[in-house]
Amino acid sequence: MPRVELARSTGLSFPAISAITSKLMAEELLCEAETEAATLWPDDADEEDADGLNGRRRGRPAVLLTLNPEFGRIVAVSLRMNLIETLIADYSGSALAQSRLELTTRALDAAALCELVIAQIEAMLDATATPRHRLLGIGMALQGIVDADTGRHLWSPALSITDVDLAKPIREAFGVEVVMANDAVAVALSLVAAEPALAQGLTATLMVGHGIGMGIVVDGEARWGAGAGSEIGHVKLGSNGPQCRCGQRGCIEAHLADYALYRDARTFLDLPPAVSQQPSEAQMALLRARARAGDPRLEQLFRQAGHALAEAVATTISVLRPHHVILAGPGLEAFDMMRSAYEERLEQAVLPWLLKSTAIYVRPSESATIVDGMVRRTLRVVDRNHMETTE
Amino acid sequence: MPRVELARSTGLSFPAISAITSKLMAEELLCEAETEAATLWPDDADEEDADGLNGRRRGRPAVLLTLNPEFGRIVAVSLRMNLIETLIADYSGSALAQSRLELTTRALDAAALCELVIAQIEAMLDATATPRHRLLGIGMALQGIVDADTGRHLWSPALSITDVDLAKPIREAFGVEVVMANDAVAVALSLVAAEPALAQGLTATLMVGHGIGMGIVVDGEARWGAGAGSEIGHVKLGSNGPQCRCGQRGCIEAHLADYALYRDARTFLDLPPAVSQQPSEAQMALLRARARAGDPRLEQLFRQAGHALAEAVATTISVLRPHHVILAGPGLEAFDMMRSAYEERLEQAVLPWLLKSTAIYVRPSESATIVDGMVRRTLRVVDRNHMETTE
DNA sequence: TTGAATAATTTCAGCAAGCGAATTAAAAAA
DNA sequence: TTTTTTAATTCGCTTGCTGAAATTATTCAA
Repeated sequence: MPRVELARSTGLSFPAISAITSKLMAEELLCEAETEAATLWPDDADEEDADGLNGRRRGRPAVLLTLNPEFGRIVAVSLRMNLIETLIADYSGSALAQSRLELTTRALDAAALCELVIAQIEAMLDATATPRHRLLGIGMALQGIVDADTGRHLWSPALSITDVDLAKPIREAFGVEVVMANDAVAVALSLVAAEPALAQGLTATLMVGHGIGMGIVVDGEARWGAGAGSEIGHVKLGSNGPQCRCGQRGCIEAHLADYALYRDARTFLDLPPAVSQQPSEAQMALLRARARAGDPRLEQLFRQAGHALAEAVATTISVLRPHHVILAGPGLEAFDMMRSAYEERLEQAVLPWLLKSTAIYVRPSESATIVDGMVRRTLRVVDRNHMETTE
Repeated sequence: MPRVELARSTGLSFPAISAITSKLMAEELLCEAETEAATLWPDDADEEDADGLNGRRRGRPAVLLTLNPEFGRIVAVSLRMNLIETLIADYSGSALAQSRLELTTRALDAAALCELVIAQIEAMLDATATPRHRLLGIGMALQGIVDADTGRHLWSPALSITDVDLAKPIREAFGVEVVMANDAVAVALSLVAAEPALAQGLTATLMVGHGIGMGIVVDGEARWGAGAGSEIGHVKLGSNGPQCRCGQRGCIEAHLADYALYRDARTFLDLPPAVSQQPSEAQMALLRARARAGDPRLEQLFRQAGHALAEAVATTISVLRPHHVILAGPGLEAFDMMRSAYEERLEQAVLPWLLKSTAIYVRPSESATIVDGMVRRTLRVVDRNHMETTE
């Protein structure tokens, strides 16, 4: 954050940093932070604070620079099964307001969906008194397949429509860039940003929840073939496994996603029906509670899920050879019940040399992680566009 | 190759190209090509040649530039099951000489192996009267797992040694850069270089032969997590499938690699035994001939192989979402017998939206493709190093 | 044969980004 | 108050470009 640190991390010289930062400050994109924390020194964290001087040292103190939160705002929308979550953040990425709208998403056609999303975005702008020209970009995280080259939405379990350009009507309504991404990609970006070590090399984030998604981040950036998303959830574990909502059979998702677990549990257990086959968070919590109470059939169900998770991780490691694998998403709440089956299967399913050279992290993440990651992604795209236009 | 074309493809201005090329020509790295073909015009291929002028047009003709073949030489070594193949190429990548050494590779320890490889390289240098200072780099393609970060060889079916740094002794013997890569990566680079369309986006090359390997090329460059290689051959197709030589069970390789097919065929057919379980090319040809002659058990075997191939492609597409998939390697000689089973299974195993957006090519490739690709890879590394040192 | 016409390359002057050295600024320590 | 230490800026210079114009090598047509 201080200029010295920027020079070190970018490898540029002081004069260069000085010139760049002063130009950006003239654009009101950057600003100097308050003098309070400003007197803390950059490399203070790892030294003892016992000098009683509150982290101060000799010499001119560094001036902290921050993104000017007032430079503009970003709206991120997460479109999931029966849920539209919206968040507005300032230019530094801090959330200003958010909303959740529950409805049966599969009942919507493309026009109705876009109308709803536009209304949600407008509500966010109104709630934070954001003038239109302060809106810099909109990010949409979608549960399903997105073609990153064209931005088109190809297929989603949450929607009955396929192969439509959802971004276009929204772009036209607000006149700003609309960034589309798979929701697992958004989660991946959020988690990678939280731990600097994960931003080095290739990090694969497996999101387990309503579906199974994967986001791939290379050196902190989400860039890839046809999108940073991977459809590992629809890799098959056998040619005649359980029915998946994609229409095919034996998908990893059909063994591991919460809708699959709930559906299978209902075949032998008395549980309330799920709305459009999508159990609520409360229903999944109930399922876990019953399993922990000691139902052997449920324990078996979670063991099978553990096997499916291990197969997913094994395939990821074998095909992608990532440096880091993150297991994330609400499905990990039940990881304790999957663990032994997962570990046992993983050993059998990956070459030991590969397993040894991959670090696996478990990070059960909240729902807000999606919109947080989407804000980051959108900010990056907006910044890139801004750079290109001012040059 | 002509300067005009360079300017167009790099986006740099003419003066810039002029300055750079003249500097490189002063270094004797580039040279102007012969006047014969030089008078052909760059964008002539797609216009009719009916003007009877042998492709000439008005205006000053472009001067073709080529890498100066005499600038230096590259040796590429391919280390496979029972075979060490060596090739020496000039700076433009044309092969000058090559050799094949057949021996039981699994009987060698690290020292003996390096000694052999060094002897092979020296033989190549002698055969082409290459002075030591003209040797710019050595590339080694290895069948097995290579850690691209460290260059260490981790595991190979062709060798009994594991986790050794094979590059170091060779680097010390010749004092030049030694580039290690998975052999499938080398094949991928060679095939991608042959078709410009494949150099755009993400191309996954599945090599089917002694083993199953995969090379991943992004925008023409082989860069990745822990190497551009993927161990998709060791993804499991079921928890209790046939024994694989990696020690685990049910690997795709154990259904599809030639050693697996030959081994399984020998359980019901009278075939000569294979040396260290590795059938020769002639033995595999015999197997294919018998199958084509109409043995129903062999037909069934190849149908199973087709299923395994489909699973490999399905997994690749689902996890990687590549723009292009290439099926390559000697195993594809039998693709006609696998085709119907392959196509049928592929439809079931990949989401149709993904399958539709992926182009699949079949390119049965020769053995020399490995060393050719390895020469390219090594040249690229050598050039990068050269750039850094002269700047 | 000779002079357009055409296209590739080079020359030239100028600009912009970045660097090293020296300078100025702000704070703690002596 | 002076010295020390570190942050940030200013200054002059190099480098790598670019655009405009000049130069060169050809073909085409008179």
